[in-house]
Amino acid sequence: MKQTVRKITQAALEKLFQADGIAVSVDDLPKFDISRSKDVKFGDFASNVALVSGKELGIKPRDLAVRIMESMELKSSGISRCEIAGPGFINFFLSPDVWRNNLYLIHSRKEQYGRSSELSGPGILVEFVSANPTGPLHVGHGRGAAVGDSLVRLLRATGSKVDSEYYVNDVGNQMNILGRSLWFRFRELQGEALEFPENHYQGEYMKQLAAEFANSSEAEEIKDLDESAAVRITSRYACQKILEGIQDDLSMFGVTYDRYFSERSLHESGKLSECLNELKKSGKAEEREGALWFFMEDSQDEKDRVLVRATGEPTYFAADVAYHTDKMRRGYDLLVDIWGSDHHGYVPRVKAAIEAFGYSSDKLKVLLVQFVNLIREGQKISMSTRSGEFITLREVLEEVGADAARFFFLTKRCDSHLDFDLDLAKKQSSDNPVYYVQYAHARISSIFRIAQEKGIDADYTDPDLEALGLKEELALMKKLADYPDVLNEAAQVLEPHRVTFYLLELAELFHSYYHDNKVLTEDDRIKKARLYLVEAVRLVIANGLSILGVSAPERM
RNA sequence: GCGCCCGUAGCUCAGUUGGAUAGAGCAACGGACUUCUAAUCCGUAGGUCACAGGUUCGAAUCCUGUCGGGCGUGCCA
Repeated sequence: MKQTVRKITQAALEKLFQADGIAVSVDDLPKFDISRSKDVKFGDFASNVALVSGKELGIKPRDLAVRIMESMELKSSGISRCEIAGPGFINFFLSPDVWRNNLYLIHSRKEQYGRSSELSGPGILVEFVSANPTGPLHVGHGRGAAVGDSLVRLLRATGSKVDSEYYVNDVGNQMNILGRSLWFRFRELQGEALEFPENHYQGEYMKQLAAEFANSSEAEEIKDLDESAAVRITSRYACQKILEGIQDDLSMFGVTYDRYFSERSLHESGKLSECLNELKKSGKAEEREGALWFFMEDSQDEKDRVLVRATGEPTYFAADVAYHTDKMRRGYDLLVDIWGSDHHGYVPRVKAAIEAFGYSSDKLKVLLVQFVNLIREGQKISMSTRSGEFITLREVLEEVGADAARFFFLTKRCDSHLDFDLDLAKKQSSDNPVYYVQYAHARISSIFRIAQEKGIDADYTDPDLEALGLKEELALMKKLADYPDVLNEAAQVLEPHRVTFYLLELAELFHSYYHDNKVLTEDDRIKKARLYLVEAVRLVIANGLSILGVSAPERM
């Protein structure tokens, strides 16, 4: 709908310029905005076009607004009238037919309403979580998972072709430490008295893994091996098992990936050394004091970075250069990475890397997800990964459920710190926003169920929408009409939380309406129209929840 | 020290590519269930948008500085 208003405004501006012989191209003017009016007295939509253009053209905003309004072609546009208000806003009042017609659209498109069915957009790769396979996922990863997965759903819904990927750091020193940790725990089980190294993975899960390992065929194999050979085996074993555990946790959370991308494969395929050679050849990297350095001279990063250590081992950064280059070379138009905010210092480095390979750094968008504080009984729960004292994602899911957790993570912008209150997420009351939205869906479902049980005719085909004359009904219809714009704008700025807030607002309008107005009334005409309306609400709620990855229960 | 993010009602947070009178939930207070689910609704109260300047028709939003919190600043990942 917003697009329609924009087109009409744009056309009016062009027509006006032509009539006046103004030699300014509309494209050269500052971008104007079409926004949803906050207050009904300002109409349905408002434009600041006269305000932003007036200065450029040397015309008083209000005068310009009048001229624009006069050249608008409103016939069959759905706009019933316009007004000029304040310093020069143009307010658009839409005919009620627009909202009613939109209701028909919702019913004809059903779960496709608001979505773009043709995947015409650019190819996007969203990489998220990518936690090291050295231990179970914790709550912070859960936030990244919720944001990433919902973003993928959102981008797909709005017509982009999207792949999702998890980058697995399955080589390097930490894999060695992981393998050693298992090796130590395993030998402890065999009765050896050992001092467990402090900087190794101390968590309880390593002991369980060791017990599992003891029953495996690999356990026999390593008995006669020296440490480095044994650790190679325990390392691979631990990595694989832990990764499987992570996948289980994610699937419990409703998160799946198109691909798990192994860092090891970059080493083994030779892609990593290829990249380094290219950098050397192009003069972007050079050996110095035995190490290979990446030059950051033209980039935002503050100093040069090591790619290959003096020991000959490539750094994590080298692998990431190769990984991001590989992603670009696979032909994606946009890479979205979702990282914990503690990695923010890394952004300029990776952007510099893709630029070194000839891609614009705009092709990489990094969303930084802030930390999560877990709160129980009003107290912050402290966590530390190394010591193994942390609450896992799985524990949270078992305690509060995937729906509540996902919804909660998506009620905040990702760059703000988040307090996750376990007691609140568990509460089955209005305190807990997820139920508020789900309950609206359940209530509507229940109307149809009750009708069937009581033998009430709930057929809503060919309704007379003139029967929807209440202002609450109009408000609901307008809200439903906003949905496609909400999806598109959220997708454009990569902010799935906007969908959450939209759903809360829609649910609020519905609950209030439901409370005051009976749907299954005696009056057949009204009943039919209201059934038609609430079914549209139900469709949009189910639709929006599916983008958040939250279920839409039919009864609660 | 330098860099990035954040600071909005008692609490948790929206609103930030400049727009009209800064919003919601919770908590507080007062009301509504013989009704399609009260996991709901209605009302009251609550603000120096951290602070100080600047930019302009207009600033929570942009710029500069200050204060406070988080994170980063490795030949760690």
